[in-house]
Amino acid sequence: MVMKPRRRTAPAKMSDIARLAGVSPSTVSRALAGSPLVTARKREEIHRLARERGYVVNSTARNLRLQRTQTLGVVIPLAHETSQPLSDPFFMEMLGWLADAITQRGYGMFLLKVLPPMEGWLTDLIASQRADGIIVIGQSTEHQTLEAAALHYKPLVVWGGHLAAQSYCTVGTDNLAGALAAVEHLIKLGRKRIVFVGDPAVPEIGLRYEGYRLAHERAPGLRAPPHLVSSHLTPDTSYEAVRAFISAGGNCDAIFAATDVIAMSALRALTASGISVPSQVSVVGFDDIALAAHSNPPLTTVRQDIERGAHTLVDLLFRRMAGEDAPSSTMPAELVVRESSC
Amino acid sequence: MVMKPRRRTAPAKMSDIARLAGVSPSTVSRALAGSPLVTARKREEIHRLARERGYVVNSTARNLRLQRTQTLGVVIPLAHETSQPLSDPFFMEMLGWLADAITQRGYGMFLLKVLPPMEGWLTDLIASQRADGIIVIGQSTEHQTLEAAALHYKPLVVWGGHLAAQSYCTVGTDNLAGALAAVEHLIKLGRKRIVFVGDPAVPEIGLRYEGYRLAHERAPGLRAPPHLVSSHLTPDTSYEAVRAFISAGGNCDAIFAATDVIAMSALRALTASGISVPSQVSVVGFDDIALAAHSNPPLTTVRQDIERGAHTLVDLLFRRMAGEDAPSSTMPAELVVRESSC
DNA sequence: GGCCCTTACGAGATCGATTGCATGGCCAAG
DNA sequence: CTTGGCCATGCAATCGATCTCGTAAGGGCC
Repeated sequence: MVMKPRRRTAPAKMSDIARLAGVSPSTVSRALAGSPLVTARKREEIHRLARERGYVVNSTARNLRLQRTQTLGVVIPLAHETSQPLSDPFFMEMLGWLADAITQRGYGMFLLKVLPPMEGWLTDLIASQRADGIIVIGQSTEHQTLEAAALHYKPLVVWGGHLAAQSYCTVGTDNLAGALAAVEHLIKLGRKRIVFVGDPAVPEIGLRYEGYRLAHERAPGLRAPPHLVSSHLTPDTSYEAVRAFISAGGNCDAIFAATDVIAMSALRALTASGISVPSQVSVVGFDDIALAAHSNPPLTTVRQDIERGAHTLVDLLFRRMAGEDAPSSTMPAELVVRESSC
Repeated sequence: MVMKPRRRTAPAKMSDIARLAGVSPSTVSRALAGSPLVTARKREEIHRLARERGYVVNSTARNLRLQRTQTLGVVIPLAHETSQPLSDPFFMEMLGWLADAITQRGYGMFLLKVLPPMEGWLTDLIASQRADGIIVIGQSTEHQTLEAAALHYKPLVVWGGHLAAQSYCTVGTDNLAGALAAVEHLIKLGRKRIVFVGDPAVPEIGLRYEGYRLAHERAPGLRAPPHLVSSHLTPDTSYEAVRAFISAGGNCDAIFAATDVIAMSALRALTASGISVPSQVSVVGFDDIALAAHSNPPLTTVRQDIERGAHTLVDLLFRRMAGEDAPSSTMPAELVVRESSC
């Protein structure tokens, strides 16, 4: 599409301010940068003029000259997701905290949501030099892509599960330990048939499933029922999966859901089937999104410290941008017991 | 902070590709742009080389030359919000749809979250020419700022309530009609004491409160109880407000909440106080966020078509960027009756 | 008064792409 | 064989800032 090349009133440029101040653009540049090379008197005069005229440095030109963008790329890959809206509040809360952390550092945030078909999304973003560093929220099923990119491109950090042999830098919760604690909590309550709901193909979820399996292995005489696969981003698929399970006569006394969104859908599916929570079936989620405390009944879940996670992501990324080879970081998970499991 | 000026392996530039292909940068530029001025044979050869070397045009340089950024600014002002996380799923779902709509047009998305102290956030963004157009999600309490900016800057659209005399372009739901329908629904159910929970200082919420008041005026013999003021972004303040209301002996048979987040907190507060929904108290929300259908009981609410809203915002913005003086747009609201009001 | 050193400032190159204009080669018509 | 026209291509200016380097002015000292 063709755009008009110019706005009605072209914004002032540095040379305009220079002319007004009776100096050269060099001096204006230095004055605005607070350089001591320019006399205090002139510096203040230039600042005053700039403020009056509403002059702000053109960031495109500055970035070209300085060979940096003062911007971080934040990518949300949704390969495993067929439906459009990215609605998992966990990602969204993460985005909010990232926005804070990035802004605090004086950087901007270039947001990219990637949907299938996903080809070259990462290499192209890197090559376009639109960002000084990249944060990928969630591995989705793009482990290979990340692996390949990390070989050549250092300022890259990923929120997600830490897999055995991986060369890219991740920040994430100890999914296995968290899941283990959650399921052991259910076992301690005397629950015998605990169903897992989630899609283990996504690395993070896979690790949670491992924790679930491990808890069963450690409990004598307990066997894990077949788990229900369900994409973790839409409430609907999870709801249907649980309802189908129940109406097919599947019986269980607890549900361990891979995310809080799934857990809340499970809660509703159980209620709709006339099953009461927690007296008949206990439900435990994962994430501790803001709404988890406000579901009905409030949800027992494994808390991930999103705020800390966001700050760690940004911190590691800055260290990598500075050339350091900052390593992955795993944060502890914390079981939060509420009324959906008693 | 000082950054290393260069990455370990400097990315290829256009002149590199030109040298490899044995042509001038001009020809490479034209070839990559698909210009018919360059022979098909050469064009393909250049494309092949670029692909092999992973060359992608440096967007900063291109943008400087073309005097545009191929990027839209998306701003979330949170003046009225003291706590940090931006957690209202409504805004987040909007962000997701905006990301889609903007990506579809081949544009990027520069995300900015603005917290107090909010000074010059809009004028600076405009002057920096970082974006070709700006979308502001929610007026917050920044009506004056928007009004002032719109005088000089045309490619600006705002999600929010349409106020009487306003010169900036808004897209929003018919808040008044939606609220009217919701409250009339409650009245038809025989509810007599309907409490409003929300903060009318935010324009959108103010209009919803107007609808609430209007429904009471039209119903003979009905008087609105005092409303509960509560910021609409945190679940906690709303929860506390409702609990305090009840334990202070306030009695009501229905709650009309300004947003779904508030409504879900109210649901939980009622349950915690031993009041059953909907048999004793009906609850109606506003927004129809994804989780509204999955609360317990599922929430009756006023649906805003977020997807359409996002597309309208982007559509109007592009028309404004093209120089057209596109007008505000108000979309119909739709009452969705679920089990929280029967 | 002359010399040197410091200091404030400007001229001009530079970042990497796009594009108007000039040019050289080739083909066809005369 | 010449000449005119067209087409593909390259040269160089341009976008708006930053920063190196050179220089003029000013001040101190002998």
